[in-house]
Amino acid sequence: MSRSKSSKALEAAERLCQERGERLTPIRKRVLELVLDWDGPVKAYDLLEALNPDAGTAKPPTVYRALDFLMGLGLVHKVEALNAFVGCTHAHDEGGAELYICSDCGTVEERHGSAIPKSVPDGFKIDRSVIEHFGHCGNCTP
Amino acid sequence: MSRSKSSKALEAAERLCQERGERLTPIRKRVLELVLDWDGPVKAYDLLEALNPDAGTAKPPTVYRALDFLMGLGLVHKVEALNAFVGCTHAHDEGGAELYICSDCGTVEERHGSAIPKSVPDGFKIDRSVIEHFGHCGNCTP
DNA sequence: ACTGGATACGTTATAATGTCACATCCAACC
DNA sequence: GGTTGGATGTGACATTATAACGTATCCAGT
Repeated sequence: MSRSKSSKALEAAERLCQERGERLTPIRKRVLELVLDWDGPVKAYDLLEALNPDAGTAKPPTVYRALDFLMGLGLVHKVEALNAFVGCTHAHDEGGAELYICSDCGTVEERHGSAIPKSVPDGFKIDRSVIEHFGHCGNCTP
Repeated sequence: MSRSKSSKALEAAERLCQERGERLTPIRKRVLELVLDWDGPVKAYDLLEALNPDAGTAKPPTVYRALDFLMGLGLVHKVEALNAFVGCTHAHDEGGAELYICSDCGTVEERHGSAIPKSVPDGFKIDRSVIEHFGHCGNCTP
């Protein structure tokens, strides 16, 4: 039988946490798994529901804390324009990703360090960039 | 006495509406004025307060409708990562702006069409891009 | 001037998203 | 065993945004 598409990324996450002395607790692992397996960007409250299949006890802080942790490790990115989250299979270190989000099928492609801005204002020092492209992927515009 | 720093942009907005057959109603004009004169990105509910100095009657839909209208004309941009809005003094047509937001003083610089992504996924057609750079402007990193 | 349609606005309620503060648990370490 | 620090549970609340529906206003055509 086929394994979950998140399993390899989960192993990478385990290793990353080991390196950093962080703990990939059951909740964090479960949230990462859900985000990775989700079809497209996932809302925090949808994760919350998914964590509570049967009158579970997870509350908003539960999921937001897990997401914060995972974002800190670069394992999850927030799509700011959607208030949603996507899993990252690269386990890259930092620097923020550039996202290509298909408005039809919801799939998200990720690129890194590709778009260096041409005309930064004089003296401006960039800490963090949010770059999100919305449109239609190759499959949806044949 | 000095005029509001928004006055020239307001005139431009009037002209733009004329061209398009749109109506820059008092509410829309007032919201635009507030956004333009605001010190940095402004939250919708702060605008709402500003519209209601004395037990006024404006409600959330009032300000969100005005903002939607102004964004449609490219006179206002939303800072997605902040859930806030900035005025645009360029009165450009479309295409989305690239924003440089100083985390210290809150000022926002705007550029257009500068960062063409290098590595668009194969077949991906971009409709809209959100590009927001956070950091420190020249005045705040001397 | 009258009227009809479209647009903008008022109003109420509620949905959706996110955070605070404090209690409790639990594992690691001494 | 006690202590400590991080992780989680829990309830309340804050913030951001929209739905739904009625009313007012503008303007074109008559």
